[in-house]
Amino acid sequence: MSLDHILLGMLGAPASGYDIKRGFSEGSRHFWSAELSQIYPALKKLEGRGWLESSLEPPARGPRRRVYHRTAEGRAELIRWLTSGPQMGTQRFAYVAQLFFMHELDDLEATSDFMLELRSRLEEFLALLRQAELDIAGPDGARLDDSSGEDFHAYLAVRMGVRSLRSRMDWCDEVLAHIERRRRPHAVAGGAQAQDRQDRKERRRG
Amino acid sequence: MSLDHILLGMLGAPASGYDIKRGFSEGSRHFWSAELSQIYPALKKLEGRGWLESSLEPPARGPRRRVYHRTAEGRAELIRWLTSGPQMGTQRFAYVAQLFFMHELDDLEATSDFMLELRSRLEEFLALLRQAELDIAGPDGARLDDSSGEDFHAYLAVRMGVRSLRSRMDWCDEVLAHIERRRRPHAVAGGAQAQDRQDRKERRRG
DNA sequence: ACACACTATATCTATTTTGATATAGATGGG
DNA sequence: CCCATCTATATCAAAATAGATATAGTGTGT
Repeated sequence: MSLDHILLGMLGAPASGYDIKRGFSEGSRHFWSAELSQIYPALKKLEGRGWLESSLEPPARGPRRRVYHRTAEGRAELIRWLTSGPQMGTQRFAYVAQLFFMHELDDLEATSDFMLELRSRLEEFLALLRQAELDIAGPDGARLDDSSGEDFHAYLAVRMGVRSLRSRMDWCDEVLAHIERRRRPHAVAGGAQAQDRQDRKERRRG
Repeated sequence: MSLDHILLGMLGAPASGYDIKRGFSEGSRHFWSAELSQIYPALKKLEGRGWLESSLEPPARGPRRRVYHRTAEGRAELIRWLTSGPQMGTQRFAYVAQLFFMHELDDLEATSDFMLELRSRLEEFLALLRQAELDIAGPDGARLDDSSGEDFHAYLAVRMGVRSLRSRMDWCDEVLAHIERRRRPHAVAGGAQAQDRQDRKERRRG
């Protein structure tokens, strides 16, 4: 299971289940997330296997916290996972399935509206990731060269999110252009063909 | 649940559970997939709700087939789903998590090897998708203008896969370049960009 | 004083998904 | 003829995930 190893990774520094959940909401939402109801039992299980140990911290300002830290065996298990080659899991994109079946509506305007809404949702998320990118590497990646190995790798991971979201937004634009073209099949050569060429051209941005 | 609606979508034409599984392996693996052990009970459940009906086909050449077809209510439910706005599910990319935690290895060469392997896995999958793209739209999308609404939407969906995989491969290249840079921080003839960052980073000594 | 939000842990159920296994007819190669 | 492979359906157990709820301390605003 990946979650187990991700928890081991998150516990490079001691943390509670709640801390880890907060970590998912912030820095790593674009590649993984889990609910507290999954995290707490998982931590317990990892402790049972000897990969984690926990202690009840006195409540400084708040309720008592059970803080977990990684054992040497836990770290060894994490490293085993990291060196086991890339884990390619199943991808599920419900909204692509929706588009795939949307010919049933027989209404390209509905499809177009759908893509516009999708695009704006993706844009929202991209803004969050760009902020995370900025926080780690500073403007123009200026702080990157002097960053720790941890920040460096965090930056590389956030870059995946940024690129991925941008490519999905580009895809939305391409789909919208295709729809436009199909809705006006007898448009004059200039507009439609120019648009078509632009679609095929691969765009490269940051 | 999305799988229910995806099955309703797949049953635009009558099909057996096995047919649907084959459909996942081929055309739509990049956005959804499911095992037979999930498909068969799901079909049964949908029949119980009146969204599907089934009949046992006489075995023409092979074992008996239970063929499902969508009812009017099933189609209505599919359309309800299609018009409910884009369903944004949680994304999980275990290999990004692996990269994120890979600073623990403290070995950029290991990270580099990891990215190279990931890249070649992605490339493999991209080849499959490009073939699917070619099958639908022909070379240069020539067949696209005269395609059915069904083929048109299938093309749009496969474009998402192609773009997505390309952007992930570009990301691999970016990561590899960042690693290269970090491993040789004092390189002189590294090109304009490298020189630029080098200047920003430290003053000339002598 | 009271409501509300936030921190924090925990548990329960239900759903979703995976993996393994059983059965059996049909087809093609050696 | 036997064996492997493909087609086809089905079920079981296990694991992963989501969603809801219970409990409680603590700080903030009204």
